[in-house]
Amino acid sequence: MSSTSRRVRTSAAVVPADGRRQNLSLVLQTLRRLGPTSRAQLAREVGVTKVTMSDLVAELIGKGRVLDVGPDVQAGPGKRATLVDLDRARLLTLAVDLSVPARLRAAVLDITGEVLVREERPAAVDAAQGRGVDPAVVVELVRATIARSPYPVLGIGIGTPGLVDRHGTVRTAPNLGWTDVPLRDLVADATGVPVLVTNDSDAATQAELSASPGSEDMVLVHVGRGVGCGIVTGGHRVAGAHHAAGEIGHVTVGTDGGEDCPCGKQGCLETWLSIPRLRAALDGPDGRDVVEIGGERLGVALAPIVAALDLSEVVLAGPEELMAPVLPVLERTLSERLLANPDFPISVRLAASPQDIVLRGAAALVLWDQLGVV
Amino acid sequence: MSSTSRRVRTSAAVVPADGRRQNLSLVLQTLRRLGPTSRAQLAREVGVTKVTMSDLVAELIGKGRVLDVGPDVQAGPGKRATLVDLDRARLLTLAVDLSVPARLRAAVLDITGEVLVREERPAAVDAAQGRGVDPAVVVELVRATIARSPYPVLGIGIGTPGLVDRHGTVRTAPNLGWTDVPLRDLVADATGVPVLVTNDSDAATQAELSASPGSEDMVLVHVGRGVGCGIVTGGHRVAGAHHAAGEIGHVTVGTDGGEDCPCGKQGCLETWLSIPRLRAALDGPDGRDVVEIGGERLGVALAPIVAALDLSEVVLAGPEELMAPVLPVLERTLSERLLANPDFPISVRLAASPQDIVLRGAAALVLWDQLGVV
DNA sequence: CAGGATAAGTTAGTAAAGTTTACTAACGCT
DNA sequence: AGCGTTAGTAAACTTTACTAACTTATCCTG
Repeated sequence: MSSTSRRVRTSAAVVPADGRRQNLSLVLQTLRRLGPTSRAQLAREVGVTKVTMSDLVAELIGKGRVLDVGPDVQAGPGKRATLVDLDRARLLTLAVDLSVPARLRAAVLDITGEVLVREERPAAVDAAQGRGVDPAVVVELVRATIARSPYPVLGIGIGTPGLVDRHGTVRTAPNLGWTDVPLRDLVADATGVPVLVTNDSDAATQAELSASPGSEDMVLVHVGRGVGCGIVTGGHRVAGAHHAAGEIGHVTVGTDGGEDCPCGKQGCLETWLSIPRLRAALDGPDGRDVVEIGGERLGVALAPIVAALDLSEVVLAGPEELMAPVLPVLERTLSERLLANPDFPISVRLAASPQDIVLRGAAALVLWDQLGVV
Repeated sequence: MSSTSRRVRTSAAVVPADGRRQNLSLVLQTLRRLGPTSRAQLAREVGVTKVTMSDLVAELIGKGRVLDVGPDVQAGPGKRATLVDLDRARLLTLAVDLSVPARLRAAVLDITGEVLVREERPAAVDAAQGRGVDPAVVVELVRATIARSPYPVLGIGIGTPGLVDRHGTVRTAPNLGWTDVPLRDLVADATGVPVLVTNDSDAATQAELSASPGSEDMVLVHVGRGVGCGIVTGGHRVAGAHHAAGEIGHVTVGTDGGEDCPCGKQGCLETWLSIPRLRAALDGPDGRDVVEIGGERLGVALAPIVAALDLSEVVLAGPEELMAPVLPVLERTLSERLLANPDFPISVRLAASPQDIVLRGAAALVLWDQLGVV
């Protein structure tokens, strides 16, 4: 997972040090889940002895990841515990959200996902003139934000629309007017900090996964200018054969035609459902119909996915005032098209906190990469 | 994966012994891939030192998994290698295929998937009279097959239609007339050998995955009395939130109605495509139409799945004479409904060797469980 | 209020797993 | 015969986590 891992995944011998690294991550994860905790308690949670845990904690304190926060106030029989906790003030990440080109956003977040510093830059895209967003604007935005961070950041996470390969290069992002922009290297060279670039829907999915760790099998649909989704099975995000999982915007939906799509086909999901379409319609007289049809088509597209992957949750992310009316339609369509199992109802809901969802997801990805913290 | 793993996945400390176990598995996997190999070569492949590899191999020889097969015939500068290999004669598994109730089948397979011993039992299902297949028939079949095995088997793998929970209990299998049959325990108690029970589509998927390890992101559609599928992302089979992944037979396909389905809905995939339907039609005058429509609807259902998961392969498994005509229709439908990426064409093909696919998959699952060999 | 019970955390020593270093054995080529 | 090369083994060391035993600190009971 770490960008510094030595070997490929499929065929990798395991040395004791690899186990150690995982155990250190487990300590951090557990601290994140429990807050200030004693070494003895951590040992029980993680499943190692007190001795080993003392050693693990000592290493983490040495690395500046964990702090001794003094004796426990709680009393009981036995010696009072000395609590340790993540060094929350210093475990900062820089997250960038490029999903709205008109408002490129960056923020410094702490380990709980709270935003400490915000920056924004407007960027005009004029596709007609072939002018895309200047990547230099992103680099400047990152620089300005990092300068205002109270402490150095662990890493930089960037959520961008479009397709991103595993080297952090944005292969194609029509909304930004980008083709083969080596964003990771650009930002890493400018800052000297580890950089992670992902699709914005993927980042949003990670945000939801971090916020509700119970969602081990879900799909998050991210409605914006287009429609994308992120899929989690068994607690892991699906990447896809070409790092292009989640690109459902241009799948034909239904067997009864549909509008022409710029992609050249007919009846693509994006012709049925998108923010511009919803927003325009809600002002007009056909609002109800557009919402009805959009939600229904989304359900038609999602039903085979939910069934094939046996997902337990469907999450809608996007502007709340537009997504809320779509939700009941989606829910109804799914229940109509799927074999109902009364023991395992499918939860259909809005994203827990849609604002800053891409920022929080990008930050979570950095934490995962750098600390192994979910 | 292993039924004997001690801890849950999300929170498990790693001790050196866990690494050792993985490394032993890696040696077996590498031997399976390369055939007879020297210790030095194995060390390079796996990524440990020659010393460690000698130790690993010694342990595997001690356990009867690996054999010393004598000096290499190949010559070159330097000392001649002494090759070791899997003890292929003794690494046997027993596989059972219950997907065709009229022909319950069992076989003993070696590590290459070759069948050494076969047994069959007919079983009548009379749903109208509420009589299902007697599980005792399966137990007897297993006993008879095991008696003919030249060596003790490592384990027993069973592929069954219907839903299987993680305790190896068949929750519901209409085709067998089963509800909550604790198949794993029944067979394990009768034989004293480790037993693994999975859905037949899952087994078929594993067979395909083992046969072509490059297929890390694929869906295998298994057409039989009903339609099921198995999905692989990142080289791992998707299990689903309730171990029910792949159940796509009763998803409504299309937005233009369809036939009534026994499940109570309309236009389920199984009403468009199934073996009985295809077979009946091929004898009549409407053959072409039924194939056309069935393949098309399958493509309609699969398109969102392929797009959302960024799959690179779609595999059709089932009776070859029925699947072959469906294939081109499926391929065309998918290409019509998906955004084509010329760099990454989607491969649509028939299963590599459809005969015995469930048997081979069940055997592969046992190998994975017992040896960590894919 | 002394003494026991209980829990947290440390110290000392051990077992397991892998590495480095150095060696022997065996082979082809000149 | 000697040189370079490769396979495999032996011994010593490092890392990691474990067990056993101890100290310290606290609560509770008689």
